[in-house]
Amino acid sequence: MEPVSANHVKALRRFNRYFTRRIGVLDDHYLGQDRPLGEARLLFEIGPDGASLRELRGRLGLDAGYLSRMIRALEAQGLVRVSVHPTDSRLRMAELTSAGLVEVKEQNRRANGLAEGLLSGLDTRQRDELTTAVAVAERLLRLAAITVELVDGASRDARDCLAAYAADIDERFPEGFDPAALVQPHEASGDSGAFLIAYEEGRPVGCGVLRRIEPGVGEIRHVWVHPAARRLGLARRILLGLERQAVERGYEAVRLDTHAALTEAQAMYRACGYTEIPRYDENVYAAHWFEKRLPHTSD
Amino acid sequence: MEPVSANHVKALRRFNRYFTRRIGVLDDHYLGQDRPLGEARLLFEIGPDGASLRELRGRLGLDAGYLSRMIRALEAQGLVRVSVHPTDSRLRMAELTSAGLVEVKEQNRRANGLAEGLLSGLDTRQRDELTTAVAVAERLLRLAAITVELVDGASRDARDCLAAYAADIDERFPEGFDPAALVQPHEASGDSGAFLIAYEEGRPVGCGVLRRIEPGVGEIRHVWVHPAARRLGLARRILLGLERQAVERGYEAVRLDTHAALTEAQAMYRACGYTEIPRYDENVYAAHWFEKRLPHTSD
DNA sequence: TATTTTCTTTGACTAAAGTCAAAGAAATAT
DNA sequence: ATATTTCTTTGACTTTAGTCAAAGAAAATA
Repeated sequence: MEPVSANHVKALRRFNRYFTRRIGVLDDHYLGQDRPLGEARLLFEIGPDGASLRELRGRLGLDAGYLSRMIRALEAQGLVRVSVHPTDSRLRMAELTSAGLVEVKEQNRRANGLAEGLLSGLDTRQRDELTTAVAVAERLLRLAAITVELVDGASRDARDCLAAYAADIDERFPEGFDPAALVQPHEASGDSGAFLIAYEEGRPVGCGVLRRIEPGVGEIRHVWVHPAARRLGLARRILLGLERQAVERGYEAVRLDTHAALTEAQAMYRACGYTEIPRYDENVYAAHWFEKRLPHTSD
Repeated sequence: MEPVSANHVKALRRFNRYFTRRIGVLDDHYLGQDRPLGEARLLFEIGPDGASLRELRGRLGLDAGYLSRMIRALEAQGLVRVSVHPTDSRLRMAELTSAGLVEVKEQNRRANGLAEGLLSGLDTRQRDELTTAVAVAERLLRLAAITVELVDGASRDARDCLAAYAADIDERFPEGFDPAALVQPHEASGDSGAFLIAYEEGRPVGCGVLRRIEPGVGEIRHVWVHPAARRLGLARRILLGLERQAVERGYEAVRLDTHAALTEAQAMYRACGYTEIPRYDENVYAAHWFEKRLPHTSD
């Protein structure tokens, strides 16, 4: 990893200072209006679709007790309704009442007004320029914040990721997808396998599995990225991470197969140095097979 | 002014939410460390050069009483030294002691570490991309936040601007500049003249003057932008604002002259539709003379 | 099935942040 | 020179924000 240049640091900090002290503060002020900022944020975060207390706690970084009391206060004001989660009765779900919804809509109206006021000082071309610049910045900041970690293939997060992966491709494959075709946890750990998860702010947003298929040859499977984290270049990062794991485990090559429907994936594999090879497995979902020779371990 | 597109608003709000909730919060946390955030911010804002309480109050948006007490607390901790302003003894100046400086340096170290940590998740090319994007965003956000206002030519801000202008060009003209050559307040107001000031966050960062030189002809003078607000495109905005004032006052043309040293200014005038004309005044500092014909008032 | 872990609530606090008004000293404006 | 405005301090409060530990109920894991 290249050392970070002082100029890059300076530019980012400068922007950070400017943005948080000016826009951020203004925004908070508008969001809050007649209400403590904490409550206003909480209402906003519950949003029209509701959310579990667990999620709210995570997203806003609040103490459990503090959150519990704030929710109670909002409930007493008739803005929020709390119910037990349908499938996990430890969890409680918070939803906005109609009065709560009205208030959140008003928050949104004000915040939009703020953004409009800001943009109205620019001409159309400058507005486009600004929109593009913030989109680029957001994409890169998100990507920078996502970490790819090696986890136990049997862990909760790993299982959740595979379940999400299976559900996702079950929708995308015309013939559906049978979860029995997933790799087993024991294959994805230890000396011969690996399970990588990409985390964004504590939540898994992607995964990938390495397993052994024959001596000296690994197989990469189930590379998946959560819809909310697509188009950031994350799949490529996971793929590179799995290759590194394969090198560490002494593999000379990795293979993978892919479904005919996943054309973007195929393009990525080629761009990452994979070459198409003949069928090497019996996977009924596969239409293309790839291989990449790996460098030897340096250590 | 064109209406603001919903997509632009959405993009800006989305970024705002992401940035303030993620980076902003992190930054505060790092800045604070063992110290209440308010105090930490105050120390940071005083900075190595010191600042008057008045300025700090404005920049941080604090209540006067609250600030006074916080400053006293920092003084008691040996981090800040307070003295009376040399020329205006209503004002008090806060400066960091050496212990305060050490603490601010430590804050900076931590904040740099945060930015470095962020950037280290990107490759060099992505870092460049991010740096460019945030620079563009900052420039446009600043520009959007600057308002150009018509003020009384005799007001405090107007006089301060002209003084700053005079000091600035006195440095830039090889022969210096005599403030007696400035327009008089009464020329820059009422039916025949105008004084525009560009304000950024309440502080004047630029100005421009319109006065009458003969029937139907106005003259634009003293278009100036504070060094900290240059390269934003502000001079052009002031110039356009003055032309609008001239149209409102029924002028058919505006003229202006410029010093040989100010080549960028000449380029801007040409780009804004001015054409060079023969000498029309006795201004000893002028080397080029320009004119622009104005459209008639529509109302 | 027994044990852990997860999630929420409650009690008992503390610290930080902020508000408002009165008053005095200096500078500016008229 | 008088009136007005600006700047800061002080007193007297209120709200918000946050912390920590204990405990009970469900779910997940071994």
